[in-house]
Amino acid sequence: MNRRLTQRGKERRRQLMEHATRRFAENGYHPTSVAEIVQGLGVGKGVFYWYFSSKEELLLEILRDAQHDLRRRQQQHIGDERDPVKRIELGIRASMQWLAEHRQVVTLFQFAVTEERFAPTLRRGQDVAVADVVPHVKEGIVSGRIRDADPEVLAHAILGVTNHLARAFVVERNEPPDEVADAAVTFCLGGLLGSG
Amino acid sequence: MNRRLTQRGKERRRQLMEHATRRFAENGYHPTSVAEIVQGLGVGKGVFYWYFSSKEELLLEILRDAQHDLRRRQQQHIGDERDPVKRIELGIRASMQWLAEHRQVVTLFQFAVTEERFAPTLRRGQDVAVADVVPHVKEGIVSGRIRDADPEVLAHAILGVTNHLARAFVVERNEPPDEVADAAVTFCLGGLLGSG
Amino acid sequence: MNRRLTQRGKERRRQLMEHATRRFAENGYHPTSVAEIVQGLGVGKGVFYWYFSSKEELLLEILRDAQHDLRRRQQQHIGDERDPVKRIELGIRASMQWLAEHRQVVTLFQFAVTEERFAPTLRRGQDVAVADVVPHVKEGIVSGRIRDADPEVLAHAILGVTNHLARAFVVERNEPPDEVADAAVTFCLGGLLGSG
Amino acid sequence: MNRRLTQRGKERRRQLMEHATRRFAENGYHPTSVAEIVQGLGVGKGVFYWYFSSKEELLLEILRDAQHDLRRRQQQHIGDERDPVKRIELGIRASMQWLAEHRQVVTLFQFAVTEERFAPTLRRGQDVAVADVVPHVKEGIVSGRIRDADPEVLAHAILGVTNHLARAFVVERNEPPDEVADAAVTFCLGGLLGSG
DNA sequence: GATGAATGAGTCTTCATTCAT
DNA sequence: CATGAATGAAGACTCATTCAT
Repeated sequence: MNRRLTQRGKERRRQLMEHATRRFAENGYHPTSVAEIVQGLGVGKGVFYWYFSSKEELLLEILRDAQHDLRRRQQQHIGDERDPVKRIELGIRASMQWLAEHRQVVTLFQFAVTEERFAPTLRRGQDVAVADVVPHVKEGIVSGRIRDADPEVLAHAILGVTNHLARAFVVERNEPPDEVADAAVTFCLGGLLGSG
Repeated sequence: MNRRLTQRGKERRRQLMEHATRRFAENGYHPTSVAEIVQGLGVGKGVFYWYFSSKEELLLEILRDAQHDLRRRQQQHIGDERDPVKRIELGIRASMQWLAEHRQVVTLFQFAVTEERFAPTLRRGQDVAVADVVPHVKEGIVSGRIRDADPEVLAHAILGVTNHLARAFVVERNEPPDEVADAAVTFCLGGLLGSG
Repeated sequence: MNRRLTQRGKERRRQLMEHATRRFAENGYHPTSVAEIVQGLGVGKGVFYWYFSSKEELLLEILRDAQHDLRRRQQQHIGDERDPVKRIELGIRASMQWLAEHRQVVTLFQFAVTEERFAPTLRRGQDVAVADVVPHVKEGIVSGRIRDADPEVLAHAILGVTNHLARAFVVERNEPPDEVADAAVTFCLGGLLGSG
Repeated sequence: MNRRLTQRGKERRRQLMEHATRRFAENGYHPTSVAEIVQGLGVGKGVFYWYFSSKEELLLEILRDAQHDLRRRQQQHIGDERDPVKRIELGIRASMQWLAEHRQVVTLFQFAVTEERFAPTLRRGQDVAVADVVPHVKEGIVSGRIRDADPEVLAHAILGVTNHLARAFVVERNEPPDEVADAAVTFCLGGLLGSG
């Protein structure tokens, strides 16, 4: 499936991924048929198989794309900030923003862990995400700003809080991502007891 | 599907739920066929539909059962502890323990949010879980022990950390639930900066 | 299936046939399951197979019973009437009355012709019905009261009118069987042009 | 199921309906499986569902088609005949002819009344048939040619005779439709006693 | 590039029937 | 006599995928 695509071809491909993402998120991956996807764009089934070798491949592509895009957004936001704690904060805020803009993807990530065929791809992405955070945590520990604990565990905890609050408040209740990000940052930095 | 079951009948039903839980978790809900489930028990297909009206109903039953059981465990562990912060801690530890003993369920919960037909049931359960934690948080805030913030957000953050660490370390890496629970408790109470 | 039945046994058997007749008529033979039939009487499936060797056998039994009963009714009504034309009239009236009292059976007869397994039984019954009418017709022809035509055809025409009007007006529109019988008799005797 | 079909598509659809009609009539609607239908044409199961949304829909389509076709034939035969009694006669002859050419349909009609899901469609068709005859009857009554009686009842009686004789003699005993039509016409016009 | 048509393995589900208790 | 449980063949229907045009 490495076709050299014309400009129009790239556009078609993008449309397919976008529409599939929406349908998969709303209706579930399995319950959404290829027929339904192409029908939504008003094209024939041949089109689908011109751009993707299978339905499975399509989801994998969507997942990889999304992970890549999210990561790029985080890096952009963090820029060249020096303070490791501040870097973590910026990362959380960037993530929340991106997740708010790509709500459907949250559901897709959620689903993907669930099935053997997609889990590895997702796991890989999460490992990268953790690996991105760990250095900041380590630096924070070295400089005494962050409590001394397993950096990987802390990184996972940060992801857990961010993703869960994103889902519960941004996706499900439509609250403003900025405020939810505030809460996530405060909790991650200070916990329940912290002085903020 | 409200049959009055004999002792043997109840046992069969339990077996079916147990085996289905395992298969759904390992293989995914959709990719696991009813045929596969009954074959695993060496019984005919009719047996399945004697006990459950549909595959969908089976999963719903599993989810409801699990949520109920997890909640009971939490309440038992918390007992009549007076200190609200301690109650939160006991709740986290009970959850981690239960999740460790029911690893497959973690995946099922994960999947269920993903599909419209199961999401409501799951959401309901999560609302209950949050509602269970909120009072402790409120009490902690009143007594000055817990930072003043939206109790519901804090409750969600706690769930996020606990579930994520359970999945990442207990389910995926098989680490001892006690230690993971320690980490979850510490993070929830003190965040990254807390003095522990 | 030739059991010697106790009084209670005969009663059970009758209940089963009656209830099945109703369900078959309302819902169709195939769409009505044995489970549904026994459930309607609040008994277990074993009961059914105690009294009937199969679902098919049950319908055959119902059909034979009904045909037999209808015929007996006709004979009773006709009694020892001398006039052949009057005998035909009495037969029509008796049939209409009986069909009104056994509406569901009309549908069952209708269905039974449709399926190879039941058609012979039904055909046999209809042949008997025709054979019952033919002598009256012949006698009427001999005596000059009835137009000279193939008696068998005339007998069938009579049945056709009677059954159709029964279905269209008595069963479907709930009109009084007496009046419908009047119409049937008039049409059969005088046709469209007859002077009545 | 409103596909725009190519020429080949229309042909396939027609083949399916034709073959299904035959099988339904010979074997019964329920006992005939979709698998059997497609096998008879040597095509895959998917083909069936490409053209019809369900087995039920197929039968409905067949019924509607047949009713429509029969009616067209009647109207063609009647043409612009002035005499109402003659119009009735032409209608009976056209029906008999059509029924002889579509014997299987007779059985399907018979079955369809039997099941709630098909009955309304059939009833509708029969109402149309009656409504087609009624005006002729009324006209005949006005002109004094036809006995004064409820036109609707008379129309039903005509249908009853025609259909029953068609079934009993044309379908079951393979007699020449012309002769059976003669008998039907004679009976309808003159009854048993009429002078013909 | 694109489409309508076709494939057929595989899915969930039903149901007549049997049988241990 | 009666029941709850079990059987498993069979049925309607779906859907990812392919391909001639």
